[in-house]
Amino acid sequence: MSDLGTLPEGKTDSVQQIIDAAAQCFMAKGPEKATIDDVASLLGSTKGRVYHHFRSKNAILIEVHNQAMQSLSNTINPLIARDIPADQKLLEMAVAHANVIMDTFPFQRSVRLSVDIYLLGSSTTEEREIMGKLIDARNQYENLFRDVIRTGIEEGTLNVPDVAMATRALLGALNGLGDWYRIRPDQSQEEREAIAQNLADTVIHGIKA
Amino acid sequence: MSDLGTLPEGKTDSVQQIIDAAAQCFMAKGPEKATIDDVASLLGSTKGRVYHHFRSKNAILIEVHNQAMQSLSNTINPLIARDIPADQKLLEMAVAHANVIMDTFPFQRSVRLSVDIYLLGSSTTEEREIMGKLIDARNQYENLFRDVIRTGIEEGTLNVPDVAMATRALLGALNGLGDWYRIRPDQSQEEREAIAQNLADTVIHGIKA
DNA sequence: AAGTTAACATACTCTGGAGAATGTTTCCCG
DNA sequence: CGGGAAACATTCTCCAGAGTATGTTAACTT
Repeated sequence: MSDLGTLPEGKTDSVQQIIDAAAQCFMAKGPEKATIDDVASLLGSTKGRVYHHFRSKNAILIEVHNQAMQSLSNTINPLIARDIPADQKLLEMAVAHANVIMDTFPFQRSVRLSVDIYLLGSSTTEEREIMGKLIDARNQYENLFRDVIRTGIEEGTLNVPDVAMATRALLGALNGLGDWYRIRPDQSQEEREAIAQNLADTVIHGIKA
Repeated sequence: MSDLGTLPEGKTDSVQQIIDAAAQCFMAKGPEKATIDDVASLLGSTKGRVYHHFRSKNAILIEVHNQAMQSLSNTINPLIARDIPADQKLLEMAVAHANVIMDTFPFQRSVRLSVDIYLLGSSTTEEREIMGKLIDARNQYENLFRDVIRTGIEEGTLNVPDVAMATRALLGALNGLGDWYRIRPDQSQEEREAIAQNLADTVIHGIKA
């Protein structure tokens, strides 16, 4: 995220730094064990800076969620519009999805480590509402895949016993990346591409000979 | 777990109650937000009872991990021995795996919510070692699937570009259950069976027509 | 029936970490 | 060049929640 020329949503440079650092910490320790001091000291500064820009720890986590979701949507949406066979489109979407997960790994993993739970407990009502929107967004996102699968079945290019289940299976396999993938700075873009391709291929073509 | 006639590992009834309750709480709030008092009050008792049987919160979480792992192994191991084609065996293993996840849901979800992270931070050295064994056990378990896939490729009944990736894809799709599945007490065994079957089928046969 | 111990409940301590209050510096704008 | 006001740093408060220390009860043993 930090290597983007343009900052999302008019966020100043310093704020985005905080968000990036937070994502790193959330990834490393999990959102609850990660401390605001952790985030600050990773930035070489102190709490003061963080709390000057965010009302609470949850507020940061929400922003991390938000940007994680944005990254996925921004990548997938352009692919949806294209007018190609559904099986081909689904494959491209799957590959793209996997690539985004690896590219924005700290964000995606932070989300994965906090899904639902973290924010339901404490957090203000407003935060709860925002969280609701994020969950909606995630569902919408999943629906993009679901719709393509449905289209593919109508076209005859795809075939599954249950559309909803197939969507879950596909995204489950891809999101599993968040569990076992580990960032290696030396890793080339080609290697990542290969991972994404293999993963997507396997789910779409199956394991059977 | 609690409906088993025989208790695992000679654990007394009261202790197993604590473990079950803890799994429930860990599932609901996540292992860090879940409080020992939560566990106790779910049991209608107090901290005293819990700390009489466990040295720490981590100790309980480890035990939950342990039993989650045991449930899976106990179910899969018998299937490994059978002398049938690998594609068929893999399907059965996948279905069984999915069923165990649903049957022991609080345990599996607790594990999923704490993988790696929770115990790396604090926890004593001894606990860290035990955790290491559990991670080994999980890897061993994954290897069971990997081996069957490899066998299937030799046999010619299975075919994937990358065995390791296929294993990840399969288990990722199945473990995704831990994210989206929700317990419904009224749900029949047949419904669960259908979910397990559909999920396993989709990954093994693929989405493509 | 007195002593011992397991199985808890009650009451306490103590610390990490969130968030607030307050100080300090830098920058910007008239 | 003076006077805000961001953008932080420093310092302080405060409490939830883990773990402990100490009662209390019941059951078991000899």
